[in-house]
Amino acid sequence: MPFEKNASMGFVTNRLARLFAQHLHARIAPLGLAPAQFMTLLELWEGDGLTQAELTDRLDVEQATMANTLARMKRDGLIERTPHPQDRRAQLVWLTDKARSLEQPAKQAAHSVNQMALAGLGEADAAEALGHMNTMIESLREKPG
Amino acid sequence: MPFEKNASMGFVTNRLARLFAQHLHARIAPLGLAPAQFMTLLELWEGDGLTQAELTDRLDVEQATMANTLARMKRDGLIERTPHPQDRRAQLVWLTDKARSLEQPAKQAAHSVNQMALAGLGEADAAEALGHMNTMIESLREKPG
DNA sequence: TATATGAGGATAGCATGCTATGTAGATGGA
DNA sequence: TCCATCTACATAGCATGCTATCCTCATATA
Repeated sequence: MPFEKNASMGFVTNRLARLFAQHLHARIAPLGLAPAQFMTLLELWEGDGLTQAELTDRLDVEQATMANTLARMKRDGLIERTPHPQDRRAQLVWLTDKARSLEQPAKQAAHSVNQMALAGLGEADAAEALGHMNTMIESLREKPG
Repeated sequence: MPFEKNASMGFVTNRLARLFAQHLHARIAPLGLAPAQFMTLLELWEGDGLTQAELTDRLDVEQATMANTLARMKRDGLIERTPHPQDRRAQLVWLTDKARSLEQPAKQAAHSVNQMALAGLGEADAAEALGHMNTMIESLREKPG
């Protein structure tokens, strides 16, 4: 067969993603954060008052996934939601003080995981890898499903 | 802040892994397979009669994850389990004819997803990306947790 | 041999993600 | 104005993964 799992980009990507998630989880769990919550906060720290739909677009997850993540974040006191002033279907998502206070430590945690992963690569290698991965993302985004 | 999510290796890896999983899922679902089942079959097609512990080692997932995946595979008629002849705690995992018949079409599906992802890269680029990703995997494996 | 420790598995509980649906409000015509 | 269609969210159901426990059997050691 022409299929060698250790040379399969999909297989290797899955393994690497799980390792990243495990390390990130270990470092932000003490802050009371989970990985998807952190990812969502990255967007909100840039500016809150967004709708669920806007967050869904920017983070490239499905609407249902974001709905559940936001529900857990509200439960955990990281966000509040207010009615949208022009659209009664929508709500705006706002950061709590607690969530604001976590920006620096959480970003530091994520940064250190990235540094750990990149320890064996030079800066040029890292940029190269990132570039290739973004190329693959573009290729796979073209024809969804 | 020193953190730009679009330049974060962890962020990009997560996005790429989800895209791979979505495409693979779409292509093997018609065969009655899910991604983790396919990954497990890749090992078993090389030779069955393995214990859960051996599969856990080779695929780098946690024991509980493999236990659940094997339970679903048995439910779906992909594997059978027999008592280990020397160790009453363990069981051996065997492929069913159904699972054997899926080897070629499933590998072809996975291969085509990889090809699609690599469409924008030359062979040298792909090898380079794979190499860098394996380097990162090694770095993250060193200090678990 | 008796006991402590280890190894193989199963199960519970939870977070992420996805697809598929359902509901209510918004909107653009006929 | 009325209706078809769209859009914003919520919910259900399921697969993966992980950590934490628990049980049983295997093994090494006192």
